[in-house]
Amino acid sequence: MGIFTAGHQDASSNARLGTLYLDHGEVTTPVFMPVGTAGTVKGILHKHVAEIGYQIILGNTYHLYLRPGVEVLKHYGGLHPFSDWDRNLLTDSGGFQVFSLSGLRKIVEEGVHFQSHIDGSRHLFTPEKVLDIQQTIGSDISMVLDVCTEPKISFHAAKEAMEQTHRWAARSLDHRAALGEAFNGKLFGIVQGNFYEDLRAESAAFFNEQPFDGIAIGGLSVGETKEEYIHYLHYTAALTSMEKPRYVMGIGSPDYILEAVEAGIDMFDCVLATRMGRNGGLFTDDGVVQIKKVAHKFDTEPLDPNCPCIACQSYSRGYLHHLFRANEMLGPMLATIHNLTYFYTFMEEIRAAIATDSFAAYKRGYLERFYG
RNA sequence: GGAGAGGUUCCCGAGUUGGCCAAAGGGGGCAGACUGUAAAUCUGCUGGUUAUACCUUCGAAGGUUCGAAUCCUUCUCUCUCCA
Repeated sequence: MGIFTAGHQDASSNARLGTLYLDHGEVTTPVFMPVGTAGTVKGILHKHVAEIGYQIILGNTYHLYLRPGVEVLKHYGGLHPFSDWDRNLLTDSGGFQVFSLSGLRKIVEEGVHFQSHIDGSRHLFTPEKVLDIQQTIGSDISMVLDVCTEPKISFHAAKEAMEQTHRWAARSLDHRAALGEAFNGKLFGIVQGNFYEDLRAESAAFFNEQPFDGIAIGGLSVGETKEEYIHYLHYTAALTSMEKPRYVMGIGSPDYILEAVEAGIDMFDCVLATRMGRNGGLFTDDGVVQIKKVAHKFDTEPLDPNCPCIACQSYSRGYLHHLFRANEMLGPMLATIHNLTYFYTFMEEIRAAIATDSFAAYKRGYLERFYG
């Protein structure tokens, strides 16, 4: 069986349903994947992430390599048993750290020299080594090492980053071939090209031709405007093979997710839900509620009575407000549970809308409710 | 009763060779940000106004001085120690 079967195609947009077949179970798409960078979706038990319904989460090669390190991961038989997560795991390659830790790295043909953000020690990440680490982690979906760039760089610099990404992608495929049966899980390529249509087109064409199991669109949500995001998302998605699962990396807020789904994207991940939760931003259909605001001090109502999560079912807004004011760790924990529940429900609604060919109407209505 | 230390802007707390002090730094409060996680984080504001200036403010009153949170006098309150 292949990795992916496309399901119902929405009549009102490019949105589509689908199923991913991975080593730790099937995943219904479009899917939002919570991020668990360092081997933990921050502030919540993996058991509870599964209880909410999530079938797949992320881990990060760079962070897990530095801590706890491959020896530990090997010792425990990979991240699945180590972190008590028995569903699917997708690991980013460290490509995003090429962007986010740009001050601590140097790109050479062979790979990326990183200086650890923890202790300053130096490490070389090559396309091959990054795959090996992901194998040790036990990834169900490994990502190739790519060069993620910021907006407003020159065409020349963007082209160079893209070409580097392509050369590394080719080496990644070679490495997988060399490993043969020893390679477990799937491998995705990542389209780059910064904010230049020519480059995006060239990169999409390149990855369409390569035997990757899925194609990711990278280099978005790196500080560009929403208009740029929407433009390059749709532009790139339209040029990317529909045969394979398509994944936009680093997305997003509800409006960004709706755009991605509309463009026919099957997968996306984002720290926003968990990070905003930890910072007191709680998602509801009426928009983000800043629970720290004094307005909630005497609010006995639940955050969202329709939400099935424990934060909404057992506590008042006033209690959540108190937890955040008092800096109690239960606050961020409940907020994380809530936001992940919210995003899960949100994705269920999206899939239901696609199933009934009403995605466009759903999107319109949602944006009106959420952003008023 | 005696000896000593000290009262600073919402709180704690710098500042006492007088001007660069509306007064450091925390905290708290307010506002904003957060999008393949260097994030339970970060940024800005936080005496008043007819606002690139002026007014009020550093326990109280008075004094010295061109000028005082800073120096002098008296008063008052708090804390510690000795009786």
